[in-house]
Amino acid sequence: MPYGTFTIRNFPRAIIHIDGDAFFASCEQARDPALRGKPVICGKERGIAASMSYEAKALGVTRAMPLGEIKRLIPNAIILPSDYETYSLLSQRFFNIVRRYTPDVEEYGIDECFADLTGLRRVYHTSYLEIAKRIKHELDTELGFTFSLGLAPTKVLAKVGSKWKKPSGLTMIPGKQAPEYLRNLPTEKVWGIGPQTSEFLAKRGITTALEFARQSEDWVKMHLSKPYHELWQELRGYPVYKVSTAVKESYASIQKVKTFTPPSADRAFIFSQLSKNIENACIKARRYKLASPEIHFFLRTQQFKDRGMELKLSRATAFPSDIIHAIEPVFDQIYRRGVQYRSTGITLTKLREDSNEQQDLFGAHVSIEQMTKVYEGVDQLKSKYGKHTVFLGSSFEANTHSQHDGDRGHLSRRKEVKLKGETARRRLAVPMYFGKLTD
DNA sequence: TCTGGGGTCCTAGGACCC
DNA sequence: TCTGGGGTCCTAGGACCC
Repeated sequence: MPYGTFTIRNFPRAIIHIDGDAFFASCEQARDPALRGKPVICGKERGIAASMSYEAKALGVTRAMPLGEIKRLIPNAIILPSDYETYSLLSQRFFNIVRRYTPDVEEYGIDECFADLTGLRRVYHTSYLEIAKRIKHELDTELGFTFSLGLAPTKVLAKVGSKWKKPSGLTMIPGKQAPEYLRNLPTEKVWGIGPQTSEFLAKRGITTALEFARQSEDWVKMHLSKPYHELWQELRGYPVYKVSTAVKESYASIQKVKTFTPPSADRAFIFSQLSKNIENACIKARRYKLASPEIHFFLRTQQFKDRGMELKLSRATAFPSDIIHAIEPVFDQIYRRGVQYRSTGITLTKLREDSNEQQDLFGAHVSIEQMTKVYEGVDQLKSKYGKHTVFLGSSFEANTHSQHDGDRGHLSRRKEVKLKGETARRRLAVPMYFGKLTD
């Protein structure tokens, strides 16, 4: 036994983790054959490399490298804004190919997934490794770019495997051979161990995943919290984390943050940015039939200093006007004249099902129904003509000053219809709230 | 890691109750 | 009135993920 007295209680599982190689850049190359074999970089909207093709990596481009530097380094580099709609589509094709083999697929981010192959050896009359090879082959050939796979008894080890050889790797890590793969793996490379925990471990002389896996269970339980005990078990080949097929159908919180370039000190502009974020957050909340009784908004300065406020609303809402009305009177407690801001953000928290049952006294009931009708209409228009069709007057600047934010195609077709929310808004009881400053 | 955007889970500590 | 034990719920903040 590699770890001493440890024994496997469950029958061994076969988990694969699959990772798209340079996913964004690969999607661009798959879509446009003219880009194949060339240094392609995505992230134009951010000013840094978010994803780069292996051709670009070979020429020295690293993650988060500023685009100016890249242009100097590689004059013929192809720099593109990230196009999430296209990537999401290819992402779904990716997951569906894996689902040909098992329904037990967990979508984990846009470019990776887990799948539980346990038991399929008999079904397909072949080894797990062979099944993994077939999946990889279908992905590579049908999507037109490569994937890296890890096959192991646990999710954490499968993650180690998929990272082991990139691009286009397939690494099987049987439980017994895990120590070989963990021996030289720094703790912070393990899924779930971040810089804080890694530093904590290093102070105690633990720098590799194998050293961590070889600590006693008592030691782990005494010094670390539950997630790390689970991780420790997974590294030793004992499965704790299940492959979860549950599709996201609800949210505990929804956040919208948007950076604008260049930064601005203009109060009206900043407020409109915040307003636009609020609208987008509410659109998402309404799509999931959720309402928020409490919000947090913040302004981020050029120095990355956040100042914000939490507001409890008198009732849960998914109407931007409610939230904007709550923020308006306190906005100047957060906004400072002359300060350069780079982004604004809103978080809707404590989201719950929008039941429409809890209502204020004094006739707010009627208003809510009216607002619900107004926004049903708004949502229909948006789905018919696009997200940017209808927006509040308070978001007007943010919509017209649309910056080079990588929106491709939407802007030219946009029909600018401003929502005349005033009459409906007046009849709506202004929500009461009380707030708390945050830093 | 000179910094985008969007999430989740866990824990400690306080409030409140019996 | 005071003290103590014990349970539940909520919240803030930390840490981590893609």
